[in-house]
Amino acid sequence: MRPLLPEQVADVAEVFRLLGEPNRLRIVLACLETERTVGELGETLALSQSLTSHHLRLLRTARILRAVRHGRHVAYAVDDDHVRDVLRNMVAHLTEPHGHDHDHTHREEPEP
Amino acid sequence: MRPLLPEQVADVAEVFRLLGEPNRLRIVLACLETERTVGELGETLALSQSLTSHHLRLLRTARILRAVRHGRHVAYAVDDDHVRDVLRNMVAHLTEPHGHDHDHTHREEPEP
DNA sequence: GCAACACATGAGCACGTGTTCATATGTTGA
DNA sequence: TCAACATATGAACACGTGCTCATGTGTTGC
Repeated sequence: MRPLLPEQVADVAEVFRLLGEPNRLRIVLACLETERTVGELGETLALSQSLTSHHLRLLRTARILRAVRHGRHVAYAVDDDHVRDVLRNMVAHLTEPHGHDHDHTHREEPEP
Repeated sequence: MRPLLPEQVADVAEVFRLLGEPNRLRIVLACLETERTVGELGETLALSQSLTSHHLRLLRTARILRAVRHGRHVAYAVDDDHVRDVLRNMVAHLTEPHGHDHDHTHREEPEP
């Protein structure tokens, strides 16, 4: 594997840093599949309006989330395909049965 | 995709937090394919012996790296398959010739 | 034994960051 | 226009964290 350039490492670290805060991670996870309103996020995750907005600002600035206005509301959704893939990958690992299973060559839907 | 348990979210956030520090990320990346001794890491990454060891301690405690003694040296390598996969995934994305254009200026239709 | 080496650990400090409170900006309906 | 709503932003503070310096622990060779 080719070594990464210093700037690439810094970018990756920045994304990880933002995802490394539990509330921020919960926000991003909530915005992974569908877009969510600020108020929606605050209520669902039990965060103050101000705190929610502050975190969203960081995630938006880092191009992890995108913001779209719908009337008075502003909806956020994951906008970075890398981040989406990384998170899906991580979630897939977590929801898989335990044990050191190196086989990740198949994509299947879980049982109903 | 079913929602994660709070403890799972906390665990993921903790891993991201540790990978979110540039020097720590560089250490993990250096230990991704093959194991590296402490001195090796410090010299390669231009980190003091103490700082290298401090970071390694955090990564070892979080089960991201494993430590093996070889005589006087202690070698570290990535021990967590999830982390390895996430990092390989991230690196793969970065090294791909993606022409991802972040056009953030599209408008939205008003509500009825 | 005891040096020399390789690494680990504790204390302390400067800096960053998550949170709250207050206030500002923007949007809709009457 | 005004009021109510939804979100954004700034200031301030408490806490966490990355780093250095000093010292401790463990291993090999003489």
